[in-house]
Amino acid sequence: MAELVEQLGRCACSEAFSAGLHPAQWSALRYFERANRFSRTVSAFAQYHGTTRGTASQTIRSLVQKGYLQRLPAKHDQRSFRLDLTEKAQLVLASDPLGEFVSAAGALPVEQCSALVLGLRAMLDQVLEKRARRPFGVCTSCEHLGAADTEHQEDCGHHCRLQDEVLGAQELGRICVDHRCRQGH
Amino acid sequence: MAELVEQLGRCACSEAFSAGLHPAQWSALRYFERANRFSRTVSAFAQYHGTTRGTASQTIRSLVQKGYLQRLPAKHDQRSFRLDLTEKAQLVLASDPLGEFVSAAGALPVEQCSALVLGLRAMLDQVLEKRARRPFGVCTSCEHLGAADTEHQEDCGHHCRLQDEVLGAQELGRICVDHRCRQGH
DNA sequence: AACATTTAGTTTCGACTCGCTACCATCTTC
DNA sequence: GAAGATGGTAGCGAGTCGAAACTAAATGTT
Repeated sequence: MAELVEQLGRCACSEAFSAGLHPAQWSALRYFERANRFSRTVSAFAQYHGTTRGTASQTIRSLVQKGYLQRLPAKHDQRSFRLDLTEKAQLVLASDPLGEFVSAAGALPVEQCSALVLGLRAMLDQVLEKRARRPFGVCTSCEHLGAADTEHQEDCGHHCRLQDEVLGAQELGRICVDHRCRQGH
Repeated sequence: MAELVEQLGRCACSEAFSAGLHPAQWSALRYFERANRFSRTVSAFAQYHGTTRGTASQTIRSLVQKGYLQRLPAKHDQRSFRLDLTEKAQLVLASDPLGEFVSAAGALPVEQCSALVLGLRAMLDQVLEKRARRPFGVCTSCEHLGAADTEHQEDCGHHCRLQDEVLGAQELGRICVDHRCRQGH
């Protein structure tokens, strides 16, 4: 069991040296691909990645220098930046070496695959809890999500009470630092 | 799916900074704990770890300096060394942070746990194959393993035809660089 | 026996990661 | 408006990574 996780983890990391990118850099690109606009910051990534802001800052700096991330000043905070993927990053993510794992899992019988996903999820949750970290969730299951104010007649229909901003339909599936589980999961 | 492996892999690596040891160093200690005496060498570890002999050499050097590994001259090859764990290493391995994963998996329902192990194994095998690497197996399933020569009346009862040496009972479960799968798995 | 090739291991290089500490600048809170 | 929290950066030392160049010993070939 331990060896399996160890080996698998190492594999996931070692192939991550391809394309001139390092494991932490791949990890960051994947994060910024999946995070919503409120969570595409240095601090949020550091939290997700379980590292310090200092380390995260360096990782992101090199990605900006290489042209994979774009820094935009944040709306309401002069200290902060929002980091967006560039087209170059989208391209390189399309050939993510981690895809091998997905296709390997896909080759399994359907029921075995879903058992695998369940088991992984459960194991990850346990370990994260032990380290006082939580997995970032998506807006759909967040207690901050409310129906849009009907007076404004918003057609997209969703709204984050924490940020007090309207969310597009494609944003609901993105992960967020501020995610809080809604009652009843 | 991809996120799960990614997160899990990162967790396994990041906690590996405890006890003043780095991820690659933990990885090495775990390897030398599980490898048989023919496989406790720099080259074998490099192969297992999927890295170069140069890198492996550095990792091992620092472990020797810190007193976790012991260098013994190899029997039949003047170029080679055998690396054995010291007591200090045994102690630190007893509190391996990867144990968290094992206990997390143990907390799952039995059938879900075995499904997880099967799934992981299958996924790992697929990925290793894609990278032209193979998982090291143990003597029990190796085609080099033969019953001991009855003329010598060996009581331990097992013998490696490749090394032409007798194996103790506790050695049969150790992993080996030279492992070759016997027919019929 | 002499030469060539392979193998085991080391060293050095440059780019990078990691956690850490110290450090600004800019919000919040009182 | 002062005190504290928060977002981000800079520098340090140890370590990893692959790659390349190198020694020395073992093995193969003529």
